Amino acid sequence: MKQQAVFRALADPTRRAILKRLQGGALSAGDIGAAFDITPASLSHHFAVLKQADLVRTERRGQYIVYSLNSTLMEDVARMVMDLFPIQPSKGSKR
Amino acid sequence: MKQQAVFRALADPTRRAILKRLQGGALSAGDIGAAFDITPASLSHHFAVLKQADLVRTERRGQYIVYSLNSTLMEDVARMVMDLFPIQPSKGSKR
DNA sequence: GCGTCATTTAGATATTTGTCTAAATATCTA
DNA sequence: TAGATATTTAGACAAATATCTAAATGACGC
Repeated sequence: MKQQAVFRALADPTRRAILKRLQGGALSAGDIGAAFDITPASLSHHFAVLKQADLVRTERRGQYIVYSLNSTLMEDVARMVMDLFPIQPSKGSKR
Repeated sequence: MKQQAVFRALADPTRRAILKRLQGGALSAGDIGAAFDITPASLSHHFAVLKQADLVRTERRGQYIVYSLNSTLMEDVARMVMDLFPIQPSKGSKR
């Protein structure tokens, strides 16, 4: 588990916005990029960082490349963050 | 709430290690630094970043400056992270 | 196959960041 | 008050990062 890759990926505001944008469901690179004032090349760079952290998954769908959140990593991310603080998770907090 | 400051602060491995080190309780700058192969000046820089994110609190105790985790921010941090993912917190998960 | 659209890769550049050394500030003790 | 210890500040520098333009790759429809 690349803890460093995850934290680094989350450090950039554009990347966090991308993640939020994907909450509604999978989107093509272009659809995601439409919301940002940034070139496709820069976007692609951010995608690469998110992918390296395994936060998103990709799938080519014809001409498009579709991004989606890697939900299976969420618990791990949550745990990593929690782990930085001296909280004991309450017994009822499984999800 | 300086979301950007928090995520940026967490992005560095040394700073995350500092937070972990503080889980056991408050420590002076020197005591924290003993675990790292880094100059006091660099340490101080990291403290500044953590303080700016409001993740740690300081208190001068005589000659020393004592750092401690800002526990009241923890929930907020957790929420910020959770907020990036489409999870609904389960009802039992208050802490 | 060609032109077009969507995305990535390569290479350049400016900014940010982590680190250092040296100097400044603050506090203690003799 | 002088010297020692703890920490921060200032300034410099190298490495990492975010961005851009231009070119490459892949897939579609004619």
